Amino acid sequence: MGRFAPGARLDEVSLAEEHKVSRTPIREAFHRLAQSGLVVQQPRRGVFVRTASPVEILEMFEVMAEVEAACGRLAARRATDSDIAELRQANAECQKAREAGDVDLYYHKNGVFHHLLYAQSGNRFLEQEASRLHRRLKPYRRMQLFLRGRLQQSMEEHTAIVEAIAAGDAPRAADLLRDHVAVQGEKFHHVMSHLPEA
Amino acid sequence: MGRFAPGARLDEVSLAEEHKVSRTPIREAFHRLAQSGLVVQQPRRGVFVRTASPVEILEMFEVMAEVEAACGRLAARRATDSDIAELRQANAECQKAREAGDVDLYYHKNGVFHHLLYAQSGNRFLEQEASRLHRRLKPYRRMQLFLRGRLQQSMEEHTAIVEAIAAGDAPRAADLLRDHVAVQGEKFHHVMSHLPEA
DNA sequence: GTCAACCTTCTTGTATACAAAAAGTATGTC
DNA sequence: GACATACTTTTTGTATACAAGAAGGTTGAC
Repeated sequence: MGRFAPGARLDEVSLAEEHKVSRTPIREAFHRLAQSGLVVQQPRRGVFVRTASPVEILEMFEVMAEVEAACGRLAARRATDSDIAELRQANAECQKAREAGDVDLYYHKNGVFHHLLYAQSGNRFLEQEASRLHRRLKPYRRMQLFLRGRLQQSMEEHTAIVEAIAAGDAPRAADLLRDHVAVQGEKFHHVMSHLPEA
Repeated sequence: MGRFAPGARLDEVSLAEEHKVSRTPIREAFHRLAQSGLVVQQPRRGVFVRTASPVEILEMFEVMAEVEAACGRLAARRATDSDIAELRQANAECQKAREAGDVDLYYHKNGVFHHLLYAQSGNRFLEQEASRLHRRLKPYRRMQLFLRGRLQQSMEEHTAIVEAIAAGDAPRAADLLRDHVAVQGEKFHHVMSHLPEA
């Protein structure tokens, strides 16, 4: 994980030797990686670890915002009382992590909260797609948590989202979630633009 | 296309012989098919053409509705005058196909219209995801076109969508598109429930 | 007669060998 | 000296051979 620099070419034979297997399983693994978008395959050129440009990442955040909004919209209509209790519980755990100042724990509990939401959409397919996107954006979601005040802000957004779902207010849940994720994209943009040139 | 019944097992060797190639390219093709969701791979068992249950298909329609709504929302904010002209043109072609009573042509022109919309979201990633979903739902979108009055209704929905985008009314474009696709899911459900048991 | 265990066969997963294509290098010509 | 062309090398794509696992059938015991 993170062993290879973005844009680096992955050599089939050396990886095969290193893992003591033939090229075949390596190639199959490459296909799976290409599928999940971590690498790109160029015909007759080889596979390269994806250099997700900032534009692409922002686009992905934009889509994630809409997907999570969809989850919220459906969850607001379908969540049972025990679902909402679970959501409140997950949010409380986020709060505890924030109070402890533990960014790593918050990051983890935040993931739990969001996945719970995906599941509560009551749509398995949507849940899968949302999880897939979430995983791809994971590293970028993390970096913006270190911005001053972001944890507190994120928490407040969560709380408002839970209440909208509890109230069965589908459009509001959708709007809040869209904004919640869109903000993450903006924060990412902010972090990127203040980084030294690569 | 449609050569194999849902749930049928695809044999590597016979397909390899038939296409005069070795098993390797067949296996790679299977991976791609599994990726796009047309087949499922069971370890040591083989690949089976996906028997998408009605529930799964309805879930996919629900997601498609949200994804297209997202495209519409963004397109309403980003479409240029020439984009809108293109959209009107594509819609006019649908109208012509409908007037000619050519369901196949309508089906095709309808696809063009929707793909145009995906592109006009101005988000390449969203465009790809929407296209991917569109392809998976293709066969199911088609069958509901044969319902009486559906072509006319679909056309009217298209026209309203174009006007909302032209007016830059993002929420309205999103809502109209969500409904437009959701109706397709409902129609599919309708067709399914009136089919003899398999 | 039925159930269980073993064996055979069929099929996928992996390894390796070979072919084809692309990139880099060297040589020859202008 | 520079550019183009041909050759070499490197790397992917494909074929085939082999191994391992799963399914089904057969045989034996209770």
